[in-house]
Amino acid sequence: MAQKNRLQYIILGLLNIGSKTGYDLAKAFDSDIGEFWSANHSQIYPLLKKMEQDEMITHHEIQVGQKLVKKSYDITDQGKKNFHEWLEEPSEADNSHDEFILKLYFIKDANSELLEEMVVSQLELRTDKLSHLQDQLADKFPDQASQQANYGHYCVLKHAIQRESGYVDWLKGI
Amino acid sequence: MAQKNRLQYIILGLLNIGSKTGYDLAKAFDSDIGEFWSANHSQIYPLLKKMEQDEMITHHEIQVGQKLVKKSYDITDQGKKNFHEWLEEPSEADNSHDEFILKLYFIKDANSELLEEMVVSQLELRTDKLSHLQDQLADKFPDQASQQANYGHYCVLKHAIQRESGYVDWLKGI
DNA sequence: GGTTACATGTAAGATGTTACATGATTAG
DNA sequence: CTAATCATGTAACATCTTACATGTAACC
Repeated sequence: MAQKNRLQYIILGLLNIGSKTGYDLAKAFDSDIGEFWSANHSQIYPLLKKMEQDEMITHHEIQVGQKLVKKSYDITDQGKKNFHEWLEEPSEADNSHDEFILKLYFIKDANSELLEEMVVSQLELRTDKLSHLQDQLADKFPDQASQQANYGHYCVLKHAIQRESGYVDWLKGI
Repeated sequence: MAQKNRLQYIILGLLNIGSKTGYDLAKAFDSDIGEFWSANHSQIYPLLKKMEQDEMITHHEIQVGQKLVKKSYDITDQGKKNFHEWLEEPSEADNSHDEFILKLYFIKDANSELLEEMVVSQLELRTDKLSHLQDQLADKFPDQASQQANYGHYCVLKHAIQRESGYVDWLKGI
């Protein structure tokens, strides 16, 4: 199987909001999206070219000032279809590059049925994960002595539990 | 500049704890380290070869059963030096693949001076980040209407704040 | 005897980063 | 006029994933 190419879906999601230049897209990773995903312009421009070939997006040109012509990209019907298919796929509980949060970012409607489904399945995943982590903590660091003997590892496990626990609480509040 | 090659340092850190086979190292990413970093055996075996060429590690062979000979890798003095240099470098506040946590995992001593320094500098980074996120929330979602209009984005920002806030609390407890 | 875990590798391709390159426009 | 930002690309390299490939050892 090929790799996920999640960047492609982020671009589709951003263009689904509105027409954007490669520069605009790159900037999005410095602010909002940057919270949970990263990409450089050198990755974005070639991908835009490829996505246009694949007919997920098109572009129109905009004259700026005297000489500069910028390309503003637009999502096609095919692109919209691909994007929605991705949104509806289940997301793994990965810690780095959280795909669930990525999808969530693109859900506009608070009452969406898809949102409800996504949250329920993510909540199950994260609750399981939390309980496994708690088991691990009890198993590996049952007493003060073991915690002190390998303090960094202990802290990291505590962090993972705190993170998952916060994640679960946050999910419950959605 | 070349890329970070953090995996190399994780391997050094694990071998610094004790001699391990490629298989053992790969397994570490299914449990402990897997909480915040990932790697497959197909990435590990070639890297071990390269690290041995670079004299950061060596290996000795262990006879298992009748036929199987496994390679157990050991860190060299040079490897230990490289590892400690990495530990002492400042860590960025990246969300995916958290390098700070990665380093922390390898700190054994709760009273280590390095730990103290690392935590202080990370706390500063994360506190700044949290306040930027809170500014963003106030700026982008000042009222209920704006929150409902773009619910996913709102949730994601709330998540980032909750995450950073939990991170800061956790750091303070170290 | 069969299944699961141990054990080690390579190959092809996808993805991501850093550096190289260039030039226009805007705000002060 | 000058600095920051806008704007678009390529090249080289590093990293990571998936699939291919093979065989042993331990447990039931």
